[in-house]
Amino acid sequence: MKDMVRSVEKKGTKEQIRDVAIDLFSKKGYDAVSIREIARTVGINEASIYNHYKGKEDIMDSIIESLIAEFNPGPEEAPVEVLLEKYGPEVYMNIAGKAVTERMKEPHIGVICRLICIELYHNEKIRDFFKMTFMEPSHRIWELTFRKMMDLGYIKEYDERLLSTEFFDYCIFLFFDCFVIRYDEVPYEELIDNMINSMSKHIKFILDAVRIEEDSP
Amino acid sequence: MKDMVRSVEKKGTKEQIRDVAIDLFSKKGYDAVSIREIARTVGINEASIYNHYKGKEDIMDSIIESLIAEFNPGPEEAPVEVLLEKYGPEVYMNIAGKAVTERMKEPHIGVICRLICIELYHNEKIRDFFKMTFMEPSHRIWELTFRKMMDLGYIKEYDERLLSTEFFDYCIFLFFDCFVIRYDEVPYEELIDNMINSMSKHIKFILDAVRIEEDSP
DNA sequence: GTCTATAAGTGGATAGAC
DNA sequence: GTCTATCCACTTATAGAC
Repeated sequence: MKDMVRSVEKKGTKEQIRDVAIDLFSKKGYDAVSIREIARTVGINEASIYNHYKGKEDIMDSIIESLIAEFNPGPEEAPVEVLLEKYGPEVYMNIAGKAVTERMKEPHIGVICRLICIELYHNEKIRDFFKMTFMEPSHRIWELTFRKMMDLGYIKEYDERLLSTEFFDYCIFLFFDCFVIRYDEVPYEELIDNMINSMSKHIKFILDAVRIEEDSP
Repeated sequence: MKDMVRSVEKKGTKEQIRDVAIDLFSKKGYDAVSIREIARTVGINEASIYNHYKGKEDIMDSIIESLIAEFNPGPEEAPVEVLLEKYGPEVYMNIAGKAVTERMKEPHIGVICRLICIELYHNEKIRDFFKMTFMEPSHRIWELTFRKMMDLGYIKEYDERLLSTEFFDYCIFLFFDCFVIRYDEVPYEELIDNMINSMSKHIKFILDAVRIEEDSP
């Protein structure tokens, strides 16, 4: 009970260390941040870090764990067909896209996305997370969604894997474009708004490409 | 003349240092490589590095300079319309795509591409190079090309900037996918072959989307 | 140009007092 | 749990002999 109270009224030291580490890692990269800098930013002695974590790598591992928990899709089964029939393909895809991008507007999620992007190349655990927990399931969901669109007669017959690739992989480009290429160009919120905008155009392009022309037969 | 002979029969120490640095940086990232490691790999004393470069950052700057020279498009004006009329849009785009990807098969170019990808986020000069010398001109070229395709009646009327974005930005995804996400998954040559394959499918998808149906009017 | 030697600093990590 | 003090490996970089 004492623990519960403390965790509400004041973040525990362990969580503070983790959050500061996320922030610093996302700004300068894992290699460029020292245990000393983390401790100084939290406001504790560097030796105290070792009461909570085995070392620097252990902090990163803990971040990755919290990251998996954060991005794990809830047990909610999305009623794809119901929403598809209610809104039609274009509105549906925009809603689905915004469900993800709007979350990125939370600064807390933003720094995590940045961290994923910049550590992707030299942290195998993050790479595995990105591939297995993010890209793979997303592709599966979009394959099912495009399959459904075909079954409902909204779009022409195609290989659903091709459509999923064409649609979603471009979204991954937007993700990199935002968090790697343009990250420091403009204020963060503007960056995400640009991303949402680009995604809308992309959705329109894809659907125009595969829509069944209703005036031809 | 003595210099010329030496540069042919044996690479100078300065060039050796730069090449070893490219290799190590591309494997472990700039931060994780020390002057000592570079010197050891070249086979000279670490102090000798300072006879050729002011320091570690100077080596990186020299790499970026050679990189700009390497990727700078030659003065050759590509006769877009001639080739377009000769081969048609699909073959033309595949040839243009392969002109780039085949170069990446040279290991020398491969490590440079890897280096660009992994230092993009925390080296401003590389980021500027990527944006100004690579992405920007490529978009311009593809805008002109798609404009030409419309003028020649190959594809429907669209905004050429939209087409360039849809086509080329997806290629940038393939670039990141190759050099960041999957880099260590399979042998390098296989990686590039996958990339060429994916690009072919993408070209076909884009052209199917915008092609003028010749049987309708 | 290359080496030895060394400076001057930063890194992660631990022992032990409070 | 937090602190002081300390260890030691490793970093960039320079001075000066050959």
